[in-house]
Amino acid sequence: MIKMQLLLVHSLGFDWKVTEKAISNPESSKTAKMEYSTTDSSLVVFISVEKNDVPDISTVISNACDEIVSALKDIGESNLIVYPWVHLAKTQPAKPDAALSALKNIETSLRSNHPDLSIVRAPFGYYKGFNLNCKGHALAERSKEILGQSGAKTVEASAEVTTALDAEETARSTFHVLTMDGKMEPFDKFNYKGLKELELFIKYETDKDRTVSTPPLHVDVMKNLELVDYEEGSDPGNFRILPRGYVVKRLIEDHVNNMAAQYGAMIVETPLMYSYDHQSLKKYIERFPARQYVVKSGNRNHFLRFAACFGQFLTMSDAIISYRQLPLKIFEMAKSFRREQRGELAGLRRLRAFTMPDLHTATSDIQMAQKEFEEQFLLAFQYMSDIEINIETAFRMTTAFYEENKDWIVSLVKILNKPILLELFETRYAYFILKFEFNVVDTQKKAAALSTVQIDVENSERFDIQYIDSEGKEVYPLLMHCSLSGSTERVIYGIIEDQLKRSQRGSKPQFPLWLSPAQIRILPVSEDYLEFTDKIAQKLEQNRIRVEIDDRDLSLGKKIRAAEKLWTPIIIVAGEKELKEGKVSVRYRFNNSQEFQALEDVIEYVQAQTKDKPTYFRVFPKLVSHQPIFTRVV
RNA sequence: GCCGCUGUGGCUUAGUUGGUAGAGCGACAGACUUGUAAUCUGUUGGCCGUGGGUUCAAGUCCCACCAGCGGCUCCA
Repeated sequence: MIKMQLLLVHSLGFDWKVTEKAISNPESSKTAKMEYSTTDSSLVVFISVEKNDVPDISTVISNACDEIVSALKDIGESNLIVYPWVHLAKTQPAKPDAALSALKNIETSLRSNHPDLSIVRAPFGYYKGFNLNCKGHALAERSKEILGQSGAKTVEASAEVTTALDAEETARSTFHVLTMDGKMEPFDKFNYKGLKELELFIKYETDKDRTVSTPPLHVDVMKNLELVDYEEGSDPGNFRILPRGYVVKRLIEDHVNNMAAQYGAMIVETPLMYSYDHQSLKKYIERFPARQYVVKSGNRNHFLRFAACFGQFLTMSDAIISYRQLPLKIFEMAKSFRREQRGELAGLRRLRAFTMPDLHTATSDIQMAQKEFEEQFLLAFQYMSDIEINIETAFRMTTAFYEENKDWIVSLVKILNKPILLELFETRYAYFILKFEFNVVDTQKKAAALSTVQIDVENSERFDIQYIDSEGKEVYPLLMHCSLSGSTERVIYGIIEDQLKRSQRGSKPQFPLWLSPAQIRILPVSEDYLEFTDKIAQKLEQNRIRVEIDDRDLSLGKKIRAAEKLWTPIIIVAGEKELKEGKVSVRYRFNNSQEFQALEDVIEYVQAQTKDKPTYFRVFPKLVSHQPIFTRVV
């Protein structure tokens, strides 16, 4: 359990001078002090950051700061010199950028919490000569090892982390385009004519340069439509969902729930937090770099789940499963948490708290797994069509798997009716041998994965999940991970971005009718027709249509404008003419048309468009004058 | 996490070399009673992201922090 090493020396005067670069990419010489000299007495702290510190770096840093501050206090010193000294490392040192970042963090953390200290940091990545003059009193020299939280991670475990990461780093992938007729071509030789989106997707996947000129457009939209907003009172990447957004989110999730239930999945709910000390979890979580929120319960540490795998695998592990019950499917709408790096967060594309529909399937063998893979693939494809998103597909698998199952893969591509990105890797670096993703390409030409299905060959053993086969023997099943729709938040992002792309081509952006917060907004021509519009609303509501009435004392033009700004799919205008003739004036967004028709025709249209889709309540006031303004405009 | 950019009423924003914070939209009040993307008049509303500092004086200069965006890295 060896961690960050500190050597603290109380010195009368200290100086250093850089001699030459020690690594290829040292700290910039513009900002660093290449030379330094003082005659004042100072506490010199030599530090080495070890690879084992990295998964738990924030705790290590804070503990190191506490050590340093307490040492300063003991000797009554306020001058501090932070000096990187890799030779102290007892295990493998951290990578240079991680180590530099840790040192900078120690420096800034001390600076902000202890403004009375005078702090100097020696530059990182250079050979330096230095002069030290130890004061020689009882507390003048000491060394410390800094531990992370609760000692949860052992050296052996960290070694495992290292192995997994290294495997990933060295794994070689090749990228190809696979067409409907089974032709495979290197991605950079393929002719993308008529396949702009696929080209953009593959470019995003394979290109290093991802420079963007425009900001993410969906952020403005999500606010203007009053769906979702940032929450400054929380951690970054934790959003607030507003009532109109709740309707959308709820419907997106209900639809996945229904799909999973009809597919024959058992629906469960499992805990949000798990102990670091549980054997199976320990093995699983240590495969990955620390990106967890940590929750203290008494003196035990828990992490917030980053997927539903834990709860569902533990549930399967405790169950008595017969081969007769396979394939065994368990589904959960799983609120999940990933403490992504600060700079990786981007609107609704990448969050720290999100909702992931997570389906796990235990299968007896690869044939059964492939059969379920295909079914889940079809369901996910259906879902993408239901949210009216254009998707680009990636299949990723080992070369061996592709060789054996080429025809089957091509048959799936035929269903999509367009070419896909095929990634092949010689050696399996992750837990899966096969996966596909449906990706959306946004207005910034960035791609994000929505649906995915993966065949997992590692975790049944790790979680000790077994079924009894026909001969009474205990067998590890093949597990499958599936997210039918992708995270709810990302679905909202995908819909908005995809619609914005369409609007850039000249059509009006809109939500699928079944997902629109208000499907119809009724505009009385003047106050005199409020009673009339209320009757219309009642009739629509009897048919489970979400409707609101703009009863504000505004000009009709202004009310139209307000309704259009909210992407309202259907606007009904009602006044003298309508009252007399018993019909309504209807403005359809999808084709920009105006009709004068019977209310029944409108109802029929909505019902036809939303057939087989879930419905939900309007969870905001019917009268626009009763709706507080959160973030919408006009 | 690192680097860079940004941060002025609910929203969009003006603010010169440091010298008393302006506007439009919205909201509120009144007038008007409106026929398919912004009716008129008036009123309200600002710890200029937060905390330090420099200065006689800070929205403006300096430092730190917070938040958002972009890049790197990452994406179980």
